[in-house]
Amino acid sequence: MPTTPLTTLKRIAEQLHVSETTVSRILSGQAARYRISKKTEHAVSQLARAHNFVPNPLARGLRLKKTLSVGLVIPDISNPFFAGIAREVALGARKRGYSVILCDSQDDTGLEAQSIALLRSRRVDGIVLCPVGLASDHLREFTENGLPIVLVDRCFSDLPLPYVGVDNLTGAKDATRHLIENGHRHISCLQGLRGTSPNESRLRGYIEALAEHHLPLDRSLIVGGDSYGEASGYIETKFLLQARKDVTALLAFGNLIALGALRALAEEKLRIPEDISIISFDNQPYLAHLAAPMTTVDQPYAEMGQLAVTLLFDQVQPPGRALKGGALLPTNFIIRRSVRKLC
Amino acid sequence: MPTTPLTTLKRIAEQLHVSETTVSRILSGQAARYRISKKTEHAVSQLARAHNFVPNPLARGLRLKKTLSVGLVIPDISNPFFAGIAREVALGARKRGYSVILCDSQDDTGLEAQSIALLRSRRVDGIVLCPVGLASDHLREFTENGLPIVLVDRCFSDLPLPYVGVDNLTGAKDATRHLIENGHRHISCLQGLRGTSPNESRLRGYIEALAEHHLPLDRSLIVGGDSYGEASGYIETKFLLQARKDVTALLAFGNLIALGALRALAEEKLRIPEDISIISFDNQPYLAHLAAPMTTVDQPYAEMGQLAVTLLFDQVQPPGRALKGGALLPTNFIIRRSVRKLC
DNA sequence: CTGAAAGCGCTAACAG
DNA sequence: CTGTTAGCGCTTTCAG
Repeated sequence: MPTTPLTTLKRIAEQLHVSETTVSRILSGQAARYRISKKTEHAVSQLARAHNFVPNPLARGLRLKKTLSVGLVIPDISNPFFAGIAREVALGARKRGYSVILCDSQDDTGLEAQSIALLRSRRVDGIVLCPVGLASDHLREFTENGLPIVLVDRCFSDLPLPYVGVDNLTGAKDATRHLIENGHRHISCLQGLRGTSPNESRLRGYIEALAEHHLPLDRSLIVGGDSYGEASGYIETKFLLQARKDVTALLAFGNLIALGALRALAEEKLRIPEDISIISFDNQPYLAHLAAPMTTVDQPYAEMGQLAVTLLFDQVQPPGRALKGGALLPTNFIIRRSVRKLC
Repeated sequence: MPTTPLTTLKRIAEQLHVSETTVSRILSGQAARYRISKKTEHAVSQLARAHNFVPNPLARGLRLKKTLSVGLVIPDISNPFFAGIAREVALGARKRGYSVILCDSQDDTGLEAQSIALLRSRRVDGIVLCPVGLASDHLREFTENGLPIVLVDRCFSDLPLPYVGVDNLTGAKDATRHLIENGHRHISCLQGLRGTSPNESRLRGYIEALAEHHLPLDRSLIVGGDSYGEASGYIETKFLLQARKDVTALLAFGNLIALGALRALAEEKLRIPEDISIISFDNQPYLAHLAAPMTTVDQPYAEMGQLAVTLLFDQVQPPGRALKGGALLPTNFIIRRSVRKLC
């Protein structure tokens, strides 16, 4: 691919002594519709190819009010869960001839709103949003006709936007049940970001599992809630271990939180599962190779990402009728060896 | 942030009975230079704010030939190493008011070339490229004046482009030396993608360390070379174990390769470090918590990403003189417990 | 079968 | 202190 210095329609038209219009028509596949002579058509497409012509997307976007680009807003691209989703969005978009503009919101609603405003001003044709999940006012606009959007991972009960997520409630219930059935009675939740839908659903799953088994709900075992990050898992575990010597099991609400918990447990010289059991939400490859291969609630993030692009493009370029709604995928409970049988 | 339906300069100008030019001047901070009356200025900026006006980047880009956007090309965003770099690039770009267009090249030179052509056609102001590293012909254009670019992780000896990477040779040498000093004589390299600069430098480091200790170089211990992926680490380890029962240590040329090796070793019921030792290039948080906390060569990927954006914007918006060149950051050898002392 | 003209929204040169 | 004009590159009437 030699470096051709980006030609324009006009230049091609001039060289061939035809009008820009004609060139435009040919190059956008409208030759037949306008019954352009084979001769002109051939000459034009040949020259275009020779010059490696690509229509200027800025000019095109300005005129068409379509940019062939979509936005992708992610709370933290370095979290492998989101990176996995991002990958699928990137591939799916390219497959359809779209570019993706990436925004990292750093789990900050302000930055998220700013990102969306930016994407809107850039005239993207749609947005895949993994929202921070704490506020949704800035998303109101999307409910109406407006800009196509798909929410991933976190959603809002009062906002009927297409959404792709997993069945967090069942996932957490499976995990908690497993712990209870193995004899655990003092199970602590290492929460993610309090107020976000996955966190609340997981919490509900946990609570329901306890209720099912007629176990008391001890609020002081529900800790954390500031973030899904590694630091949060670490700190909360440290405090928890100090305050509650009776805890026998942890349920981490995210892979980074589990990692933080691991670090804290190592510092305290606690062995898994002999001294304490742990289950993590969101499987990652390495979890199978830990000192104690970790039992986890697997989230199918590749499918989540793929489904998200599909739903988005169903709105962007409706094939027939756009299927709104979205989907709640099942989680997959993977039992490894991080839980000790107590009874 | 209420949904204002995206105004234009013209509309503001009409409402205030002034020219578009005046509005443009005021809104681009040139009021003083053109000595625009406080009254007009105030009225305009007020109305603009009320309408939440943002200049249309497409129109702006078309006119100015600047888009306030940069491209980011990554071989695999789901590899935590690259995700870490991507994060810093995204943050650094936003900080400077730039958007980033993300392309995943899937470790395919063809897709990489395509991505670059796309970015060029989209008139990005610069590119951060983590090249596949096998071919560089499509990068020739960047050597001249052209589009600002920074290479990250992999580079080309015959292409003098600004580059940010680590000292792979020393890193691999440290690791190999460590193995040798612990009595290992049959050390296998699980290569990454053969022909890419990090792979070749690491290989050289390995070879030099052997030479230093007057150990013979056994080519059949150098396996893999198809990819930096998990699958490659798995397959190659499987084959290796079959062919060479005398191997006592592995040097994995990437975090995903190490993960694959781990999977293979687990299947073969080999314990680390009792049965086999392993060191991985590219530290990741979880490596500290494996059954055998893994000794690794740490790459400062956050700094790499930050440095890359810095170098890029030094070219995009030169502060004084753009410092070309780039940087080779040192690696950090972290000794954990995946290597057994044999002597 | 082809083209001229207008306009998407913005800015810069040239004029006052 | 302000405005007119032209044009970035493209598509789309409207008019042959």
